Amino acid sequence: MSKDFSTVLRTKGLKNTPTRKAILEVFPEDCKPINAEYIFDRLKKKDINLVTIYRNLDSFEQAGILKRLNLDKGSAYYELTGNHHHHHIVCTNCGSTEEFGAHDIENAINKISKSSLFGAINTHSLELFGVCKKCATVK
Amino acid sequence: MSKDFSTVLRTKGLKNTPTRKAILEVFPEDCKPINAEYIFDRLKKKDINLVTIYRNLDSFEQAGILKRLNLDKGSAYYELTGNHHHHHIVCTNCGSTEEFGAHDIENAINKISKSSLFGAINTHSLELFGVCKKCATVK
DNA sequence: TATCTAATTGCAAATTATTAACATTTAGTA
DNA sequence: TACTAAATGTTAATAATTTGCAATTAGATA
Repeated sequence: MSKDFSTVLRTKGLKNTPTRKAILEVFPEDCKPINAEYIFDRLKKKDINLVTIYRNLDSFEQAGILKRLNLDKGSAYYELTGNHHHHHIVCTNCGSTEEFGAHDIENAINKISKSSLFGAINTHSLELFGVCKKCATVK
Repeated sequence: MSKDFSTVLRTKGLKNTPTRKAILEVFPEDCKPINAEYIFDRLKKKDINLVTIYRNLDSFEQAGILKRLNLDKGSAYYELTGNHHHHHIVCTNCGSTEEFGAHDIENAINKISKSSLFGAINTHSLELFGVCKKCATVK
């Protein structure tokens, strides 16, 4: 069920290196967002330079393979660009995330985009912050 | 028309220092978000330490005097916690911001909050990114 | 009003996340 | 197989923010 990253890379005009495939393979199927450090840890045995990871995260984002998120966690998180547009709820206690998507929010945002004085609205970011069930009960 | 920051500080249990008032006075009435560096520059003649500014921005946010924003600009931006809830549109070209508020977006977010599996949703952040009219025409 | 104490500030150094410069290596093409 | 642009490793730099600690001060209290 795992994605064919070689093809993805080729399609995007990016060279198909073992390092790149290794990085992309770290990304969870379920779109859970991860950061550079996490990838670095997971690939410790492969001895991949952290700088290379940063560089590739950037390339992948440019290419549209990854989406960069702003989860207020101090570092940038990325997720595989899935086929469904969604947002995240972040637990301010443990950092866990959950995704959600809602048509009425997207519609409302689109309406704003159209009526805005701005020349063009290209993207948006929306995150909810709260306390997840686990943290809420443990406390 | 300018706010009485001494009272605000006292109310929040924060000591009423000249430094603090100076910092708060830098914040524009129109809620335009600013960052630590901007405040530092504006207060150069008062010779206030940048660390002190960072510390106070943090205290002020804790106290609810300021709101911290995530505008994808490399540093944290803050605005006076106004009485009206709103969000920002950020120009990805020049960094200028414009605010907007929309009831249907808030309502949709509230609905999500209620139906979420999360224990509690406390806050949310929503930013739109695009190119402002000025940048759109100049280009 | 003088004194006291916790809160605040300044200063220097540390940390964290990220980027830059540059030499070396390698994937993909000719 | 050779070539070249792209990718990688290494080291060092940068930007934003935080920490530790000593000196100062606001505001409470005697």
